[in-house]
Amino acid sequence: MGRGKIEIKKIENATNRQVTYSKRRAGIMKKATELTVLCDAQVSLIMFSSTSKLSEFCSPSTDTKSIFDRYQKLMEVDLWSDQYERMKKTLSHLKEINRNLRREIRQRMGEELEGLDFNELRGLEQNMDEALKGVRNRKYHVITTQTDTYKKKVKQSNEANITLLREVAMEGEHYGFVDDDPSSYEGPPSHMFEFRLQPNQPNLHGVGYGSHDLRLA
Amino acid sequence: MGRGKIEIKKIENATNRQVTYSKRRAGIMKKATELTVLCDAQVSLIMFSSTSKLSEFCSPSTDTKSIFDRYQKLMEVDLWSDQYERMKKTLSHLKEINRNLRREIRQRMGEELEGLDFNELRGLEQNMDEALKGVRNRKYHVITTQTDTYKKKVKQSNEANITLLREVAMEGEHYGFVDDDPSSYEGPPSHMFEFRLQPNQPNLHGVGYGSHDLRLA
DNA sequence: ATCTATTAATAATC
DNA sequence: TGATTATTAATAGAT
Repeated sequence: MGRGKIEIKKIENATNRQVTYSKRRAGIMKKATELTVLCDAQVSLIMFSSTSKLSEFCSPSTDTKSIFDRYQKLMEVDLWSDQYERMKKTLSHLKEINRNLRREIRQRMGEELEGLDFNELRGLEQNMDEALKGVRNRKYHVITTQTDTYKKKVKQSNEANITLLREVAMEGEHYGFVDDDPSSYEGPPSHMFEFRLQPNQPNLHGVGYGSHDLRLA
Repeated sequence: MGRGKIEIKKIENATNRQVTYSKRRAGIMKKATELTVLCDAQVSLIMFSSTSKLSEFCSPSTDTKSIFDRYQKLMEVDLWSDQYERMKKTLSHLKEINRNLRREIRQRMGEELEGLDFNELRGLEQNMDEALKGVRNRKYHVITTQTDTYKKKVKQSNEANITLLREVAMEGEHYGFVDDDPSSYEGPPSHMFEFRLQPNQPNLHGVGYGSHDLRLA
């Protein structure tokens, strides 16, 4: 709105900039006054020129400090409600993840399979099959290791016993009593190899299986 | 700038007011942005609608709080320099009064009469003449009063002496000594009536004489 | 500062 | 609200 249109970018000529600043400052102050009067609003307008000169406008019914205080109080409330909103969002997101994880677990326990199509079911089956093999291998490994360890321990124990019995026999030559049946120590009772293999409620929440197509997050 | 010109006064229709508020708020914000960009200024604009809804604009290079802090610091400085200016003004005013009072005193002591015209001199003469009469009357009054008081005191003193001498005389009848010349108490030495009447430097600053035409304040 | 040719804002209207 | 447009208001450039 002038003899020519101007681009809205910094006026490089300092004099020109100062002149425009003065004119437009007056303009914006007039606008602020009109807004105040026409719309019964309260306005605070603080301006620093590029040379750091201060100008201000404030609606006559109040003062700059009051407006700013009011502003700050509201902003504080906004900050809190923002934080609250963000927290609510995070919460519902976590609940969603939780739901998905529980569903996956139930599915891996053979329940709630209604929502899965053929491909998903086949994928799950394959995944569980692989997993089962892994579990069996691990079980075998553990049994083997544990058996070896046990055998070693039994051997050590027997040797210790034999040594002990010899010592006792030698002592017995002085005190007149002997126990010469070391074979009564034969090994552990067979129930020590009974592992519990029934399915139970695993505590696996948050542990990923890399399962196909369940998109948990 | 619209289909018709409008008066700048509160829009009574609430809906209309709200609509105008929205439009003009957008307008003033645009103006603020342009001022910021064109003139490299820093602007803070806070608006509360008549329904207490908050809107704000702030130049992107800063924030509302910074602008307000800067504003407050400057205002504080302004307050101080205002106070300083007021104090300086008061000070020079008091100095001026002081100068005038000193001149009046000197004039009443017969010095620095060069600046006075015939009428002023006649006025001063009359005033001083009246004042002198007043002073003389007062002096006379004080002398009289003081003399009366003194006479009373002397009288009382003599009476007290007489009483005392009688008592002493009575005691003397027992102890064998007497002083029977009370007339040696005659009164005060004459220099007690000598008042200093020479002019000296009176401490009269700030005391008005109601003198004509010197306009001291 | 003041003046105007222009552009920009917006009041009324839908 | 959102878009349109006839008007008024703001102002860029010149003096």
